Amino acid sequence: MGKSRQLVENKRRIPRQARAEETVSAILEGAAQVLEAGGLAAFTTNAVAERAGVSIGTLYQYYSDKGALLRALAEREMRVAITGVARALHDESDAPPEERARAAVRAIVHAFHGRQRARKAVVQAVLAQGIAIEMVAPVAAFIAEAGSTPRPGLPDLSPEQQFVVSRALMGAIRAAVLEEAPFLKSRAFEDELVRLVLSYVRSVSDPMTMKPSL
Amino acid sequence: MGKSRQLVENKRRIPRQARAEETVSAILEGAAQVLEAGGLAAFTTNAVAERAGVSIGTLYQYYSDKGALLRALAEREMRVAITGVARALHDESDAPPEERARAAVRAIVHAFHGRQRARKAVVQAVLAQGIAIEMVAPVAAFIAEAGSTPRPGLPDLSPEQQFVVSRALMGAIRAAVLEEAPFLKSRAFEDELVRLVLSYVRSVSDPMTMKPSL
Amino acid sequence: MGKSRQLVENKRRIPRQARAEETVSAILEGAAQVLEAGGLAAFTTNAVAERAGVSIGTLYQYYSDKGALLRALAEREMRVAITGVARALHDESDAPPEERARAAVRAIVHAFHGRQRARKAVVQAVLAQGIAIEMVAPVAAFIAEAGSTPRPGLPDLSPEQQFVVSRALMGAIRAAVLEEAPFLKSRAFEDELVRLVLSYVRSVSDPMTMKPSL
Amino acid sequence: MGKSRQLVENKRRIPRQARAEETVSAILEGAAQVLEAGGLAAFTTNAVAERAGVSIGTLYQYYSDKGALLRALAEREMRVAITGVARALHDESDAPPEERARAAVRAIVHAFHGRQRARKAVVQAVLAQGIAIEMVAPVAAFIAEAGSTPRPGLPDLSPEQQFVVSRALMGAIRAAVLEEAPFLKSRAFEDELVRLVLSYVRSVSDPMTMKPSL
DNA sequence: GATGAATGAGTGTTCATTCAT
DNA sequence: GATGAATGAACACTCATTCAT
Repeated sequence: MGKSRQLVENKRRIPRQARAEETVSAILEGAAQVLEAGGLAAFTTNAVAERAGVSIGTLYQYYSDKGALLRALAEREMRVAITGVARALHDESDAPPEERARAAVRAIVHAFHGRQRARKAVVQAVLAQGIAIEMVAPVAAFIAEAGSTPRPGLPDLSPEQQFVVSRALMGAIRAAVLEEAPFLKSRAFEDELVRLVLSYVRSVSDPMTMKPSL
Repeated sequence: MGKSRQLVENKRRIPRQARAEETVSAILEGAAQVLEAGGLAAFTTNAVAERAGVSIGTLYQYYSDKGALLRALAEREMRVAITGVARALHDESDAPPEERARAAVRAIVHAFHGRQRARKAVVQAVLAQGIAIEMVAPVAAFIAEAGSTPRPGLPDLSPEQQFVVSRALMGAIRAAVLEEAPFLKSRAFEDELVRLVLSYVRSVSDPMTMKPSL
Repeated sequence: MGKSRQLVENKRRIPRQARAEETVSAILEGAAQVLEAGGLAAFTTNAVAERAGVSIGTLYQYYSDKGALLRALAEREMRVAITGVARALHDESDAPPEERARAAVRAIVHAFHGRQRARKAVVQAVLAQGIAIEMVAPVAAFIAEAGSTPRPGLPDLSPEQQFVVSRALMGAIRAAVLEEAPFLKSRAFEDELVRLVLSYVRSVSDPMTMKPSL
Repeated sequence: MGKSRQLVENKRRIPRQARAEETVSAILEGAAQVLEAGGLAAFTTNAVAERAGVSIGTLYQYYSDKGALLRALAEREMRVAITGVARALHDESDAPPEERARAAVRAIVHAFHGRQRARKAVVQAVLAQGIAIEMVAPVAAFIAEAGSTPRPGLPDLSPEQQFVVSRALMGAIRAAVLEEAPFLKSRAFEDELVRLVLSYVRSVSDPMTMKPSL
């Protein structure tokens, strides 16, 4: 696997000197901080540059425009989230479905802790552009995987079914984050999310629970 | 109940004359058209005024600022959606749960047809501000109602549970709209949405399906 | 003839109120002054707005961009020049060729006095864009007319010939302006310009002066 | 005569090594290419450096600023043009005036072929600064020389007269280049240019053709 | 000598909002 | 009530130039 595969093209210059590497980090970190502090409205290229302790010119040496910077940030956040879920799933690879589902749910919810505003803004911003789909896809795919990998007791899901579970789960979490629900990290909420996924998946594998017409 | 109860304060002047009523309509319609045509980026107060065939001054006579206009538009869209769902639910008031769920799902999906861009923009814009919660709440409540109203065969849902079903359902639909999923209006998709809601609700009423630990 | 026929499209809004008329004048005058004072390098939209005593926003209400403003200015200058030449020619309509040529030459040279820098900058700027041709055309045509209108003792000129006289004459004057030649307004210079035009035109009508091979 | 006498000061460092010589060439060539490809608007020091395959730092090692680079380029182009005219004149040194005039005219027109955009841009740019005069002077002088060198059948020309012929000729050619006249390289156009010069010069030597008052 | 990362003043342009008519 | 001219803070982005390596 390549050193830093990019999901979407957004860099303008690939840093060759060590100094540049740090600069890029600083810019990204600055972007996250600005977003966290003031939301999307405060996210101006000048503000990011200042927060990053870099000149505005430097920022533009690495990101062709504001959108590219936002996309890069989104990518970074996504990668973190995906990695977290992947690890959780891997750690529970031998556990029963309930455990695995719970682990995944927990990882996702966890990924949306700290820096909520930045995360929120990134999500909004990313949706505001056309990138949503490509960006969200890998995460969604990952989430759906739990149900799609044919395993004992878990059925294959049709595209529509994968879409529905993954988006439903994400939608519930997303709403909890955006609406700043107090129970976001509660056990009760986690339970319900797990229930959502499991009851759905089981309903697919056990036709008895649904009327034929459905 | 007042004729036009407002969910959020956004009007500046309550129109008393017929002409004023038309003006407000024109502005709102202009706003929707601008949004539909050019997305959030094209949504400027000047553009809306022009599209509405009204002077910018007049627009500001009715809406204190851009946000108020957006909120008013969101409210209008919401009202339409809610009304549709209510009607559907009412028409099927004596039908079995499956039928009712399907009717509601269909009404919601239907509400997101036509003017997708405007709807998308409204959603984004509304989220971009702080209004999300108050605005989304009534719709969510309405949706959840199907499961919350104690009926034979359907249990009471806890706040977390109401939250999860309603947001999950909305999340799946929302994603289908935003990602422009081809199956948005397909029967298969509708089936899965119904399954999502019913399987969840049944799982709550039938503790057998879930492990005690969950 | 319309009230203010435009050679090139550059206005954004047609002023309806009296106030607006003045504003447009002020902007154009400000533009000329900035150009005169600091040349093309100083010609920034902000500088023009300030000099015109108008906000930058107002400037953009009338000119879609910097180029449009420059074009409008060029047009105004051109119109003045053309009018001057036309008047001169008209006043001498019954005079012999020498007199008419001299009158035209004098009018053109005169048109390039005062505000030389502004004029210089306008010329440069206009050439820097693609507009040169359409803009210069009417003036050139006008100049060439003296030689093209069949009159007793003056021949018809071919397109190439019209091009050559008009551009040669303009070229000499232009150079005198740009190089800030001290003799720009001298009688001697005027004499030579007249000689240039007349000797050329006569050479065309009197084949004897040129070898057949030429 | 020194190997590379400069018309205007623009170099920062005189290259002594072969490699440096190449570097300077590359930069100049890069500059011409950028100008040709994108006009003056694309002419940025960074673009030139990149096109030349040289780092921006290196460029600044040889040219103190953007203007110096432009001047150097203008100088190079001029030298080429002058050399061409000189050669043509030299080859026809024993020919009659008509032949010599034609040879010179042809050489000048020829010099403005290929790389028209670059040439155009150089002219504009050079004029945009103050350098016009010193730069144009040598060429103009050269052109005027044909008429100023006292020869049998050709008179001495006064400064004004030299100015007028040279600028008129250049003006016509310049206009043909800038306006992209289709007849630029036609025989007919060449004929008229020759006529322009000869008829003027003859008019000076033969007072009969002009009224005393002129 | 060469490199290229970094700089930051400066530019064009937008758009929410006001207020005199 | 309505109009639309005017405002100006704010922004995204460019590019000539420097200097540490």
